[in-house]
Amino acid sequence: MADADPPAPTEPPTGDVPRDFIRDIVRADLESGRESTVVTRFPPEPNGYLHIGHAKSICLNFGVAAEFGGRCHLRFDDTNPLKEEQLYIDAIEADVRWLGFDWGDHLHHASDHFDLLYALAEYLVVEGLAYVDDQTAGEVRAGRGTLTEPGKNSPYRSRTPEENRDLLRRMKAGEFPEGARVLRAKIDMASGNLNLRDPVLYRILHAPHPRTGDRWKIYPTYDFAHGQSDAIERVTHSICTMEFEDHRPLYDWFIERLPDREQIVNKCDSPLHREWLIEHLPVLFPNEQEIENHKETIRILFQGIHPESTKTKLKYMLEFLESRSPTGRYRDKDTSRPRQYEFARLNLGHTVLSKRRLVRLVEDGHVAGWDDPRMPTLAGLRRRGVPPEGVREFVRRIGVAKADNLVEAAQFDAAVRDVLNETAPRRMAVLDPLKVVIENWPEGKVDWLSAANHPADPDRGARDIPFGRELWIERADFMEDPPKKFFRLAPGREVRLRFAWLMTCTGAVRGADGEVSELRCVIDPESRGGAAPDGRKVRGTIHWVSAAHALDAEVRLYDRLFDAEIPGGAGRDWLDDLNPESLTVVRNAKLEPALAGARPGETLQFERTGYFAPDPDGFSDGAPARPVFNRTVTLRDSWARQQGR
RNA sequence: UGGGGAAUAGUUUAACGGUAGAACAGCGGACUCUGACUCCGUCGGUCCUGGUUCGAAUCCAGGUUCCCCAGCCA
Repeated sequence: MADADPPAPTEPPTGDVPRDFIRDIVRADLESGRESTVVTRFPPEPNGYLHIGHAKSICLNFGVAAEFGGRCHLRFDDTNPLKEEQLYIDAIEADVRWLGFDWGDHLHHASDHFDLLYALAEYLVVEGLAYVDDQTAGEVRAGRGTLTEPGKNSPYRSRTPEENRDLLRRMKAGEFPEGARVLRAKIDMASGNLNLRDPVLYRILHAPHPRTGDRWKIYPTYDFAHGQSDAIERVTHSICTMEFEDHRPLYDWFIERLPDREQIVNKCDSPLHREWLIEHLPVLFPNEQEIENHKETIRILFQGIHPESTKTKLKYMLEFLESRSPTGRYRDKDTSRPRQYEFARLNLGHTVLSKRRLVRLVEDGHVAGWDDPRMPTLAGLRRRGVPPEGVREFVRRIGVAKADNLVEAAQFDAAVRDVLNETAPRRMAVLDPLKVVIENWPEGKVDWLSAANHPADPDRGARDIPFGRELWIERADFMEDPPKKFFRLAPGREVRLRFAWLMTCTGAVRGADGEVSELRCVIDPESRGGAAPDGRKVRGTIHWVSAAHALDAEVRLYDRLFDAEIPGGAGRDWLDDLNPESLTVVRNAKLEPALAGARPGETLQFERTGYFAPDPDGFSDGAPARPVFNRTVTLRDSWARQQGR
């Protein structure tokens, strides 16, 4: 992947604060006092690259936190080592930063909580709320029933807490092969909600984890880890997409069973609970140095204590631990608990956003990689020249709701254009060059003209551009036999050369192939700068590049990746909807000299053509080679639209 | 035939019992040293049927359509 280092983070979102049902909920919670602060999290699984759909979630989670003075965590949901890689962790962090968000000290991983998660799993076992199931995956599936028929209880469902604890510990120790056993929550095999039919909490996976290595032989599932991680991190509003809506009862089920301090103290007369607590002290007390320092205290507290004094001592111990272990402490009954809210994920026209399909595009070589500028990945958009502000603006415009949606690609283009129109410096470049010879301009004479970098903002300065006898203009800006309303160049017609002179075409020279190969023109010497000396109106203004000074460049013109708004719609194969013309490479574009200084990370406007960004391919080891530019998005073109009708 | 969710202009959304509004797209025009930008105008909407109410997109009842769920994925 030819990726340049992403540019520095940009400013956090500004402008109008959006209004939507999520923000309404947060506002109400803050106003009612149910929450004193808002804590959200963006929880990607590091098994792929972030795309525009994730951007919606990122902007929502970080945006809400920022708007209400709270914080947002970046948490990797790394509970499945079979799919996850460090490579993705790094890329995701870079992409979130690029988008303009900062998680501060709150970079978390579900795997950071593995010890506590396991302790909580044992707690559920001790409570008789979870059991080890010896059934095969197929038997579990068969026992779950169907959408319309209830499931059947597992034959292992009524094992004793002692037996379950023993088996769970042996699972953890790696005594059993993968798939031999799972830990399941004991809920309701007849529930209409399939997620409540004794969901799996832990499965055996003898796979190394990017962060915990080979320390674990069992890994928690999403359903168990996610809500618990939210609780451990003190998340208040856990915002996710609609497909998790029927996981919410499960999310709540676990959280309601998280032991609080009072429950622990009240249960410590039970040998199993006391053992559980002692067993997991190191987890409650994660700093090993601290444990070492207080070894004697811990030993005395839990050695041969008289039953009557147990509660007092435990309470003391828990308070002590809590003061030292902000992430490992248990929830207090009266404090807030995380709640899950769901919004509709983004669907965008003329592209695909499913992980499965994006992988297919890359692996089958339909695109050049995850950062191919046609990809909807953040890496792809970045390489195409889309600024992070453009992505944020798009997300702001589409809003947040619960109804299924399909956003038109034009909506995205418009947001990007609006941002770039404000920010992009203007330059001139000719994509399809046609030679012009100015007959009344002396050979070898060069004049330098001042050209504003931004038409609406003089503060952004100007650069000088060279003018000579031979120029390149856009082939489409000349027609020998122009239609009505065509006010560009034609024999005998006058146009304005942007920032330069008024020029009249005196004739066209044909090449051997019969095509126009060169234009002969004259300029009005009194019109330097572009103003007509007699005030005559010249309707057409065209861009140009001095042939003697032009930089040769490759320009890659990108179009939508799929012809169909919904790839694979109406029963078609989605790959059949790929747009064969999604990339057009122009190899002989002519650039004005100032473009030699362009570097990846900035996006410029080629006047009258579109927005373009230097591609890393135009550089070798950071040094400019032959320039390569990617077209980010075209300018609106009402002339072309009119002609197309 | 189980459970959950959603229906407002072409698209995405707002309206929280009191004038259905915005953005994008479309169309027409003005302006213009980018046929860009900007500005002005314009087209166009509450899934259906009842009910409650002085008044319903909003509340109630019934219906219709679409989406999600049967991973030891997230």
